[in-house]
Amino acid sequence: MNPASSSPAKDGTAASGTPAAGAGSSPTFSPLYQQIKALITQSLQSGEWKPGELMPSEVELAARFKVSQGTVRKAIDELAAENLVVRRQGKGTFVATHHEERAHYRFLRLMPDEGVPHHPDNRFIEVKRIRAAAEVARLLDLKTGDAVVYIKRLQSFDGAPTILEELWLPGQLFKGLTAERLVEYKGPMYGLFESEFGTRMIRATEKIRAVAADAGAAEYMGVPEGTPLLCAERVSFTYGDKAVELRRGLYLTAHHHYLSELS
Amino acid sequence: MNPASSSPAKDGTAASGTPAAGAGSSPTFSPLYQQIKALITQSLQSGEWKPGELMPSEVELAARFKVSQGTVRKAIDELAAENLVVRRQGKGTFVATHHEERAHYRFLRLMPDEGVPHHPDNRFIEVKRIRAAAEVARLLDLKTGDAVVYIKRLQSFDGAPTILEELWLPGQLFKGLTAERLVEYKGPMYGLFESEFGTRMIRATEKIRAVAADAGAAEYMGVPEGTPLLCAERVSFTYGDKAVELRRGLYLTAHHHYLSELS
DNA sequence: TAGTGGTCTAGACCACTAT
DNA sequence: TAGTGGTCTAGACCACTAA
Repeated sequence: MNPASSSPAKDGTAASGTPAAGAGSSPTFSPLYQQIKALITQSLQSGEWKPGELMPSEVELAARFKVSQGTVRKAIDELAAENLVVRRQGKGTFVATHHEERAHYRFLRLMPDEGVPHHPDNRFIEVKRIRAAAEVARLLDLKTGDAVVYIKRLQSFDGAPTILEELWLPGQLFKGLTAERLVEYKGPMYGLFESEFGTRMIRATEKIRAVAADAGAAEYMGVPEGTPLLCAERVSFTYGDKAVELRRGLYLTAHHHYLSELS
Repeated sequence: MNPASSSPAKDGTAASGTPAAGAGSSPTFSPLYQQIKALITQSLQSGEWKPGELMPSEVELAARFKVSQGTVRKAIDELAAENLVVRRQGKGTFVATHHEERAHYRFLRLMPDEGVPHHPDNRFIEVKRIRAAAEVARLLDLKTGDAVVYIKRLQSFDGAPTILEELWLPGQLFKGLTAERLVEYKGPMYGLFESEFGTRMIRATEKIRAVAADAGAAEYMGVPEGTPLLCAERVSFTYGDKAVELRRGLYLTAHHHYLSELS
């Protein structure tokens, strides 16, 4: 069956195994709800519905794609499980956004040993455009020498320097990003990236190590050289598993810890 | 509606809000499929179906609980998402077990920087029964002074000491656990715990810090005192979110890293 | 009151596995 | 061929939200 371009079978015949030719997608063979999920994801990616906005109702989407509401529901179920959309009973389904208290801590795993997390003081040490070194290019799926935005910042909690991190972003996607924009902007960086540059982070992987503070880090953090620090190297992805951020954070874990849930 | 003890409404009336009185459970108000999920979980916990075994089919369970197959399916969907059961098309649904290649690395986040993970050499340094200190008792939900099994072991990869860890287990649950049993047993410890002591770990949380190797750790790991090590403090839970293991691991991250997926 | 997501049912067919 | 989980449909009613 071909959602959005022909009628479904009338006898309840399942559609798995038939290609999706709608919306210009290349033929794929997968369950109908997966095809619908892909079509919805395309609309999210293309900005048909913007972060924070209300999406069409399940009934509307079912009519649009010419499938049953149950099929749309299963597609949206998976998108909700992946945090791409948020369902609200009685209201509708909304495109997920980083502009929510709830979302602020999704990518921040460093927690205070006691008390609740709170926003840190933020000091930008350096913001500049450079050419990608081989390693950076490899992780961001760029070519060596491509333009990247480099950011270095120090975050403090209750006046105590705790997070020293460096970021590399594809220059192509973040053309107008300057130190001023970063300083002006209140709220999480991912909110800025989403609103001002149309790039939403939806997933990330981190490799974590214990390292000794070098002279530079030690000075910024206010600790002796050689102090053990937690080093987290993050690669963040947007729609389509496209890498769009490299981040290397050094965490002082004297009064904080990195929380990992294993399940 | 009361699954397993009365007939469902015949007109498709939803059952949410009515108590589950079956199987002696205290009255709860939740969707039918959540009640069914709770009943199935009870059967898993009580050992009606053992790890690795085939569970009754969805049709059978639907008949047993007097609900539709779709309702049982939704309950099992969630159990599968939580890794309590494993679905295999054409075969049936199986109780999850630690005796699977697939499950070995679910709780092992330390990965080699290059290559694929492989089983480490295992050296048990100490196995003894002690009384729980206040901190251990608190985390394991015991009383200070309660009996606990204490295990200290060193794991090496390719001859290089990499993981030095200590475990504390409730003495009540692990009565026959001795150094001999641990050394004899081939395979992951969680397999031993599951098969020999009837305790399955289903979830865990880890707090991670960077610490400096003390004299003892340095000697075991073959590194200078003060070397930065990753410290992971794990609390593992079995059915009903009951804490049943405390583990404190020191990881040498020279050629390994801790992998964390953020989503 | 109307519209939304959430639950539940019943029945059909598909894909896979084992006999 | 029979049995299992996987997909899809259609329709009903519930719980929640907002006008």
